Amino acid sequence: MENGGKLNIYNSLSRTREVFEPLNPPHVGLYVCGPTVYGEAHLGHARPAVTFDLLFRYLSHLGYKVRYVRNITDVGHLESDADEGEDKILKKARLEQIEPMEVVQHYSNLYHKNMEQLNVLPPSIEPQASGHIIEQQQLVEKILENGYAYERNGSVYFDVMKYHSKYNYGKLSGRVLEDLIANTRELEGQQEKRNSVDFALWKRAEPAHLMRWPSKWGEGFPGWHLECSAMSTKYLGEVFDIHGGGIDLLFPHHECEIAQSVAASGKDAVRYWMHNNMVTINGQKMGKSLHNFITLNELFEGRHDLLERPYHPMIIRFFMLQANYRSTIDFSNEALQAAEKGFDRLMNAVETIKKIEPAETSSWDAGEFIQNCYTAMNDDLNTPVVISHLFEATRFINSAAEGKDTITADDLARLKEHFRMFIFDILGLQQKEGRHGELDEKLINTILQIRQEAKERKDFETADKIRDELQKLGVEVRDVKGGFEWDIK
RNA sequence: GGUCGCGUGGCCGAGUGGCUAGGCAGGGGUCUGCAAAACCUCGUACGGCGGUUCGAAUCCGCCCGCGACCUCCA
Repeated sequence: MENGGKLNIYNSLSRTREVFEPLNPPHVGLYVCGPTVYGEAHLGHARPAVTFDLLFRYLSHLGYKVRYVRNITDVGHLESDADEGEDKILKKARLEQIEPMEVVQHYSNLYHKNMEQLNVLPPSIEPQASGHIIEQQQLVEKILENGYAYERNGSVYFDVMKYHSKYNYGKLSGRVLEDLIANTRELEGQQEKRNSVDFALWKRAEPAHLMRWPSKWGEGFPGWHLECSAMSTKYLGEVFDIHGGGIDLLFPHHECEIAQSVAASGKDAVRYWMHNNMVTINGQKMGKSLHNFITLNELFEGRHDLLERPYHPMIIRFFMLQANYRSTIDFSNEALQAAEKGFDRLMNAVETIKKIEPAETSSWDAGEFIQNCYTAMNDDLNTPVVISHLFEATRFINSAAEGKDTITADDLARLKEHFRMFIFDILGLQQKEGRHGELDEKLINTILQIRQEAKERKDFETADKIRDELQKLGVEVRDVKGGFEWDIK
């Protein structure tokens, strides 16, 4: 019972917290909507990546065998709901005069690099939409056979009204179909559809369109909701446990995925829907179309007008984990710098814990600490509360290291193990790697040794000068009993 | 306009009927040659107005403000 009961997760479908029970324990199928690789990854991409990395890590920690599928969208998303827009990838490729797949490769590589910097584990399978055209065509055929789609001029559309007559279109997003129809704007290219709410499963390619594949309906490309349905079915089965993604995908993307799956197999594919909330900047959603986004590279390097300085990827990860994944999180220099100090404090405690000498008795309850962390994690991944318990442990660790608190050898071993486990294995944090080499270290130690000797001569003028000069270079010196410690900030 | 959500101390951010998370910043103190770090300590907040209740930041109603989705979006 050390893990504090069962994992509860908030299911967007029921709008309540539910106990998580996998379909086929100990296996868990997890599918998350990945990036569209036609631009650099920005802060917004980091949120779902970190959120579901946390889930992946925690489920694995609990002993589940997780197959985590996160797709790469490299084809098929259209520019407008009129279905007349160019394929996004294609548009960018023309702009830069290179091959579409070259754009895909370039930004996929960048994405992977950023994810590694954030210590986001690679998924078990990372399928690309362009590699699953046949599966998507088969899905279209199945929906056609079942009578929930129709063909028009080489395109195939999903018949939402027909679907809704038997099932419930809108159950995930709470949309009312009649309202949707009444509120739909009149747009070009709607003539082919029976109804404005219908969406493309397969889209005819115009002559200039480069990304195209042959099909029984003519040359074209898959509709923009189809890949997730096709690929999740292929790798996780017709019914699987968890589907995650940004809350902005809830409608229409995930609503349409539900409709596609039900129309194809008669079954609801997803048992638990999970949605992370948005990242905002100055209170407004960060987005490509709003032109207010900060890319991860800009953030890590400090290259952006809104940034006072660079922020280490671990600060970004820690900052995100200080808010619940279902809340919006607002970025500011002040907030990031506060997170950085807190993060450093936590990391220092990881070192300090090694210095604690065991005692006969414990003045602190290590078991309660561990229990509290698990309870918070099980409460819909409540990482802010987990972190608050880690800080409480930090205070104890610092105090015990100074001999003001005591802990038995047994408790100390448990504390050490779990403190590190929650920080590194579950929250996925890691020490900021020192930006200094062996030579730097030796030089600094040599200089500080000289300072130490000056101090012993009571030559405080020299000692202070050395400390001030090192401070200017970013080396923080701390005097401890009979010696010194330092860190590069 | 429709649907959904939010408004917590200087800032960030948990909590969701009684037991006043946590971090950052700030005040005071201990330690220190002085600092830094660490530790101790202080600050009693929940948009407004009503209502339910013995008791509400937490439930209900209305109002105000903000945001998301309804169009590509993480």
